Amino acid sequence: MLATEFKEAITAADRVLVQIRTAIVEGEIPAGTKISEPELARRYDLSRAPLREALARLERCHLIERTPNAGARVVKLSIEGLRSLYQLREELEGLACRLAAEHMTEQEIAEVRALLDQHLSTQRVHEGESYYQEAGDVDFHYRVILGSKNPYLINILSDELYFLVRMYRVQLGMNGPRVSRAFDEHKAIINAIANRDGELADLLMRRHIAASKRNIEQQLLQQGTSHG
Amino acid sequence: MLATEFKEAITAADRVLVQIRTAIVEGEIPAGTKISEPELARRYDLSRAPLREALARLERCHLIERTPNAGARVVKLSIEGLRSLYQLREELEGLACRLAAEHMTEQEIAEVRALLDQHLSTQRVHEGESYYQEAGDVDFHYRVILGSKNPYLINILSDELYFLVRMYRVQLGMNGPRVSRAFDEHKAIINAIANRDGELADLLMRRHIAASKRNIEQQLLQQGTSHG
DNA sequence: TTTCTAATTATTGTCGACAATCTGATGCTT
DNA sequence: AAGCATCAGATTGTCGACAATAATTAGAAA
Repeated sequence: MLATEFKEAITAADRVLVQIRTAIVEGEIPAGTKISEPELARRYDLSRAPLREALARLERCHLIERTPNAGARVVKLSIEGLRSLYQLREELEGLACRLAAEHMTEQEIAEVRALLDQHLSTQRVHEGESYYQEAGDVDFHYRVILGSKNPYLINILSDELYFLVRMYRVQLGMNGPRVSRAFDEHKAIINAIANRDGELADLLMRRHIAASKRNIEQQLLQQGTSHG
Repeated sequence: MLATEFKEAITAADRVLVQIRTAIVEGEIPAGTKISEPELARRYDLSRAPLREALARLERCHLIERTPNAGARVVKLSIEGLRSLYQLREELEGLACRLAAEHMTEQEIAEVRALLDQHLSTQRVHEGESYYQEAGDVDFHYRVILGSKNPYLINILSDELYFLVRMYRVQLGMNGPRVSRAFDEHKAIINAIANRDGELADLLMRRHIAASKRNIEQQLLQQGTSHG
């Protein structure tokens, strides 16, 4: 389901899912938009059957909300939604850290460290460009989540919750000093995992996520007050 | 999605979803069975379109596993699966308790207490009958989950994870002294919530779930050794 | 006999059309 | 004029058939 995941047989529903999902996450289809099945079918040049399959999966990631016989709408971003989402994310990624400290192999840890160094150099080159930070952060968290080795946890975080997380981050932006700080926080977390100190990794991850939440929350508040 | 939930428009896909889901949870369709779309369509007397909608939702609750172009199988119960599932359940229901202690109204708490008393008397009448215990337990946990007031948490627990939990419980059984002890544990949890002691409610819930896990684990081990 | 190949069969994925339901506008009643 | 009922339009839900892919079996070669 994720970009890095290998899929044996790619079906039309899979393709259109990725396209629509990206369009929603990146705001190309704005939040709150009414989804019209015939319109999307024309737009992506396929029948309604695979489209509906894709919509079902989008509902699963909370990117759209469907009501029977009435249609679907793209989810709206809100402060309450952000808080509920990040409340859960703190808890689940905290758990992922404790499990990762227990289950990750030395090689997996080394790979994450190499990844961080690579991201750091990439970040230096593309100073201030948020896309790389976004992709790098997602990748780091994804590795730790996989390291938990708990299939249900992996599924919930990376297949269900993370696209919504990305939607908040992409549309409300990583900005300011957080971009550079995140690297240090990532380093500290992987160090704790390498030391098999699950408690510490848990704590650091919760703080890392809480800081990210405050950042987005502030953006939402500013946007809300300036418009309303 | 749950039985107690009110749904404005009931569609054919909804109906067949409930039917198949119940059949899987209760073991009428055995674990590991290959799902044949044409066969199920004949059996439940509808076309494949709403059936596939139902299958997509069953995949979401981890009751079936699909591989593209190859079909779907009913999930197999295993010790590793049970541990992964309950690991997550402990964490999420622990969180639900902390949030419930914060957000549940006095009236909601009173309703849960009334529910427990009602279940106790029902239990006395139907001594040893596991169905009522099953339903009562699910109902109690469901109330606490709702009390968290976190829509994502509610969705994950009650719409995605709980049918699989019920599948383990129904097929591997609540038995022995746990049936009567569970009531006391429920009482203690709701008392902690009533006292707004989220930490304690969290701890008690984790123990309650861990005890339930040990119970099922033992059944799985016995079954595994006797058959293999 | 075993193994690889190839055709057959069955299953899943996709399509276009029809039926049921909801939304919005129009006209009537009070 | 306000509110409600009714009707037209559009949208979702469902159906049966076709196309594409995978599983299976038969057959030939080693």
